[in-house]
Amino acid sequence: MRAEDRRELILQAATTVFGDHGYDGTTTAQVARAAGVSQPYVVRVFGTKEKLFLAVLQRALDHLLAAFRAALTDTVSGVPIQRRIGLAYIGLAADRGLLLSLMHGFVLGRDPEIGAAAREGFILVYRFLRHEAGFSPDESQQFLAGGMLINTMIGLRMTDDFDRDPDVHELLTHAFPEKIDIMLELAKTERREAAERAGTGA
Amino acid sequence: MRAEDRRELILQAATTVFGDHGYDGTTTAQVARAAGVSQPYVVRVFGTKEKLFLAVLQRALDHLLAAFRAALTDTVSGVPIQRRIGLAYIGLAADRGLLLSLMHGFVLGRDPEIGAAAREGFILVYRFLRHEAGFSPDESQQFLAGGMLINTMIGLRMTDDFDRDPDVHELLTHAFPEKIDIMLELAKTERREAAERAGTGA
DNA sequence: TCACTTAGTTATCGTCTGATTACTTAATTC
DNA sequence: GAATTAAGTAATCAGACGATAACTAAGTGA
Repeated sequence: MRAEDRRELILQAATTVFGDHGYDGTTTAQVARAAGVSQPYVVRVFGTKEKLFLAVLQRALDHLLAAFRAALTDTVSGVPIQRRIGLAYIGLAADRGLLLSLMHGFVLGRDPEIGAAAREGFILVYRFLRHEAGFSPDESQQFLAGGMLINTMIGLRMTDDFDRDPDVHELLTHAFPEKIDIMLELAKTERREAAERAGTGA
Repeated sequence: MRAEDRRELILQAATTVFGDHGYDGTTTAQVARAAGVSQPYVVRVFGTKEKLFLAVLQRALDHLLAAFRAALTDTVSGVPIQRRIGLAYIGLAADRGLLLSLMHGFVLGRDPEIGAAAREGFILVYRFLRHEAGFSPDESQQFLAGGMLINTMIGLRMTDDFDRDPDVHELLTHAFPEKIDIMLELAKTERREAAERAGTGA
């Protein structure tokens, strides 16, 4: 396989593993296993574990902004821009670990390298909302706040309690703008995959 | 010193260290150094590093709910309850690492022990808002969303760029309800303390 | 004062982890 | 078809980390 394709494969695997366990909680061996390559190869392709995580963050940000710009350009639908971008954001959850890897980066702002990258990435998103999407400061703030709540809900695996706890049910239906069914479906397949992995002794 | 007092001292130190580096990024030796005790003693008092982190989360949640209930009881001021609790939340930022340790717990929802504790803690806060503070579902959702954005801003050390970037300036003034001056002051003293620690070679 | 508890420390160990080195195998080029 | 490059793997290492064990010093009560 071409090195470039293998690199993207490793990045995808790393995104889900980092999303689950965070930067420090993830080992390069876990990423390698998820990507189907040897541990030294992961290190060799990206240099260091830190550079691998920075590449994951960059990829996540690229995907995020691409999805937002696509939602901005897609003027055919009569849906207002705020909702279109909101739906685009939730659509990113289909790429498992993407939003959570970003979140892990956000809470490591103290780190010299990771913190700087995460900060710049966040500011870039804000600039998009304000200067490309035409959001007001208040709209931008509310959009980002809702996004952070969604990330937290995903991180907490709140969807697992959707049917078990009426308060969770209520909170989730208010947190996810009309896309709660998609989130529940994603969570279900994810749980099934996890069960399969556990079953095969991985 | 009494073991109970020493335990609280270690918990405070652990809160700031976990807040800075997360669960996996923190070593028991770092916590011990910050608390002024030996590394094995930290382990002996709490059993394991995981139990120490769970104790940090529990303490953070206790402080948070206590602050909220105090804001609820304090009916003398003519300030509406939403704002009172909002200000109480920002006041928690004075306890360095408290909100960030919670945030680190939130994004580790996959972990069997930590995830369960973080999930239950979050639900407890939602229940308080809905059934004690009398918030509507929408008010609760918006409050939590704003809280998660604030946590993210703190995690990203966004306040460092307050004077350097007009977009950051705008974002922060909209994210922090009128308490931005306090946040900037906290960030400044924190940077000074960090510089002192670096200066003494710690 | 002697036995006992409380509050710690020093020394050490086994395991895990990121990284390095050296080797292999399959294309591709000349 | 020999030489070179690309795409990997197996073996291994040095450092760090959580945890354990063994020891010590300072109260404290009978």
